[in-house]
Amino acid sequence: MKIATWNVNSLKVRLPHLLDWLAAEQPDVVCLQETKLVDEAFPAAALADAGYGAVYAGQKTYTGVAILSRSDRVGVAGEVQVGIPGFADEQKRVLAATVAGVRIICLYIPNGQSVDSEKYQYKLAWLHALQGWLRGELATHPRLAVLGDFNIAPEDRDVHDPVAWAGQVLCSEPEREQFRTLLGQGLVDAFRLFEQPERCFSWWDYRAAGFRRDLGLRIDHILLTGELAAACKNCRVDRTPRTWERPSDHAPVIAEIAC
DNA sequence: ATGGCCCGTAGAACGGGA
Repeated sequence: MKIATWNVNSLKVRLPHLLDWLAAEQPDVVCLQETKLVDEAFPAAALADAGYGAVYAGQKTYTGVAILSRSDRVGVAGEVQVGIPGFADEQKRVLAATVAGVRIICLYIPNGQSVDSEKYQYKLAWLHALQGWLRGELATHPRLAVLGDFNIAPEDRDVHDPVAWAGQVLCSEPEREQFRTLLGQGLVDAFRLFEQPERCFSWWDYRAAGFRRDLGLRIDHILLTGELAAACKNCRVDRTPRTWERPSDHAPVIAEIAC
């Protein structure tokens, strides 16, 4: 099973890129973030034509998540859950579904803006709620994958300039501690299961020619339970769509699991 | 050259992203 995550930064604008990329990579499951579309506007027909079923939870202008699955290989997503139970939130940042016996959790973790902002406090409260819910999900789903835009660079090696970013949002210690807590719950960072080149990032700022100069962060992740990690064959960032005209500022991350 | 963009909602700038 080939699973992937991609923050598309507007599915309306990026649909041609997504369709081209699906045709090239043929993933079985894709988690999308920042669709920025209400459900009525979701391009379900175009994706169905491409061979993908979809479940989605959208919000006007901001956020929005979706899980695509290749109908002919892994079938339809079931047991769909929107949001974190018990955590009231108008923003659409969480979508969970079961695909071919694997529990898929698609996350768009809040950005946090800056460490002295109210949005940062919301991010930390949100992460706390996530941990509590995941504890139960992990207890009932030994085959579980968490994919998404985490808006956290877990370690200095995930940052192009760790000194400049030290203590800043996306890199601050409380955020990194939350990431380590996820690992402590038994989840594994699929990317770090394998030897990787230095300076591997998944996001580059549109400003300052960030991509051309490779000034990036690795903030998009795939976390796997032990059972799935043991079957994971590879994990990589696909920089290709970031080179296309009018790209998302994020690149997809892909993992292959022998199941 | 230490700043540089992009998207949605607008129907001009502005909030938000990271």
